[in-house]
Amino acid sequence: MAAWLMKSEPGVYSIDDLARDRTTAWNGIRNYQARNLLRDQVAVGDQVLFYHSSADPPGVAGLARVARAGYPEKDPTWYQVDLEFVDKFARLVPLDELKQTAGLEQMMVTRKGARLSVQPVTDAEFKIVLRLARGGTDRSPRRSRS
DNA sequence: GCCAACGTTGGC
DNA sequence: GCCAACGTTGGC
Repeated sequence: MAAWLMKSEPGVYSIDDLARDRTTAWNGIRNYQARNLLRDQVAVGDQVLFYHSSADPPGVAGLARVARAGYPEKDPTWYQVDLEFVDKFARLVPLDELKQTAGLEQMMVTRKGARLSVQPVTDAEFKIVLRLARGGTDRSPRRSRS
């Protein structure tokens, strides 16, 4: 099963909107490379890191799942998928932190000029992001109280 | 098919 | 709001 990172501007559609709606058609993507991924690669059940772009700070806000694979928009040049809400992270994992995390150096979103709004995410990267979402920034051992 | 002009994305 | 990094368009 594949994993993806999909971008959304929270001012337009946020993880909270997805939590409320439960499912949504993720559309409006006007880029051929992204279109091809939506049409040919993204499959039902794939996991999705829901990313807030043009936000302060930008970062991964939660988890979604692909509920329907690629199907044409009204203008059939372009494709959309349906997303189903899975989880809102207890804390947003900021882009800045992704950039500083070992193992995410190759992740597309951490690389300069990566504007693609659907990005493939490796299994290892996916797990690391989940760990960050759960564990917070402090990965040093918990100091025991005396 | 080249490439300049223009438009968009998105971090900062 | 700025602008770097792309992507697309269209004249030639």
